[in-house]
Amino acid sequence: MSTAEETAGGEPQPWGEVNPDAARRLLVAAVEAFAERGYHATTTRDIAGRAGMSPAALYIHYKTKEELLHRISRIGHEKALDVLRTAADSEGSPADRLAEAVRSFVRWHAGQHTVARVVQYELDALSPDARAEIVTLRRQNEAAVRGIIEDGVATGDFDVPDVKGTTIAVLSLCIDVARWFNAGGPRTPDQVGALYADLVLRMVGAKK
Amino acid sequence: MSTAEETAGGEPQPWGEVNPDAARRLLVAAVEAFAERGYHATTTRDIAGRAGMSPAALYIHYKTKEELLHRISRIGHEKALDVLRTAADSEGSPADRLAEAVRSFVRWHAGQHTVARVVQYELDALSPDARAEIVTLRRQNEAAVRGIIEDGVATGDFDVPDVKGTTIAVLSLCIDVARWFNAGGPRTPDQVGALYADLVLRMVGAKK
DNA sequence: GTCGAGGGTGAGCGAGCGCTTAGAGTGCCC
DNA sequence: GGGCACTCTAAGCGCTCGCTCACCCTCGAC
Repeated sequence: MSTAEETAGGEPQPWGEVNPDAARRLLVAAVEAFAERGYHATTTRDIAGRAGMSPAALYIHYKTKEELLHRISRIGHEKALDVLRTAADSEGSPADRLAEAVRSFVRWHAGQHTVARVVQYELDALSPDARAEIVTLRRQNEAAVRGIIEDGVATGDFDVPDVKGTTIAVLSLCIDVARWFNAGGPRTPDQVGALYADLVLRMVGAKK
Repeated sequence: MSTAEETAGGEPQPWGEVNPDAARRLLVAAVEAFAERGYHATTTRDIAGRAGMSPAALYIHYKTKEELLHRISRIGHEKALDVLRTAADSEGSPADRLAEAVRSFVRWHAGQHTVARVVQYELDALSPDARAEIVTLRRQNEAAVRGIIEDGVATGDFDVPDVKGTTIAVLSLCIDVARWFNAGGPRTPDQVGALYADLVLRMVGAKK
């Protein structure tokens, strides 16, 4: 996601890489609808309606309803992976890097929970080919987290009996934020990120 | 869930409380189908077919497709809650009780991951009334876990700065097992339960 | 002013959906 | 043996779905 994306900083202006304007409006509408009702319960008429267009207009920009989901899934996964990698590749101790990775990954899943919900829970509405592509991106998430944990174990900063299992648990914990997080609730994405970073450091037995 | 349920011990014989036989077969078929494809992508013809019956037979035992989901949801939630409460109300230190609660709750979500998936991810296919009923059961899950953590904090066995947030995280971690657990994978439900019990004790800073 | 290209619409197609209905088979009570 | 309740089926109704098609705007090039 290093491509041009927003003119002025911040997350509230995503999908900048989708052109033309009508295609982006349709995609944003689809994200909302899929997150609210699920892929299968969403109609193409609903998506077009939210974008202020007729049902037929959707098919000028996308071949099928599934192509919309595929596009959302790929872009969403790439963004999440980018967030994770930036933290994983930063300077600092394994504990710093793990805390930052969890903090930013959770912040993304909370702040962009509509996108995240679609990305995480509608995976098997995709065709086998498209799913395979997404699964590859997902494995890179896992590799990034496992890398940090292995580093910490190697330096003696972490105490982790089961690296693979703990990696799965950490990622699972972060991802599930998208399911329960409520934008109107008492916690901000930042606060959840901070709490989770602390919890994960405990999970890996990080030395103070 | 203290009603008669299995004649000989064990989990592989659930749904014993559903009668008559044809109604149970339909319900089991619905669980499989919903878990595989999701509620909205499952057709009543598919459910009836899996149960070896004609499409119309479904409507002799259930008023609507949604009633099937509602029944599955309620029974599933009640079972999970039962599992959790048994551990929460047992004898022993807060650490013992928390470990046992997580172990058995995770074991259930892994072993019964088809049911758990339906129960956890198809909630908002239900009508508002039915959803409200299920949400009540869910809050009792949270209360049970929070109770143990509060006990541990009170006795000084746990070190938890944010009890409510940590409760959410622990439950979220356990529930998400249903999403990623794969029966053909390398880990058994017991092994995942043991790993997660250890991780959760670390999260609450349990004294050794 | 004409024209072509591309973004848009209204109407509607074939298909599959949830669900209903009329009626057939089966077992039980008297 | 007749009547009844229960279970199940074949056929199909009405509807909405994803998607298509014939046509219409708008706008820049010349």
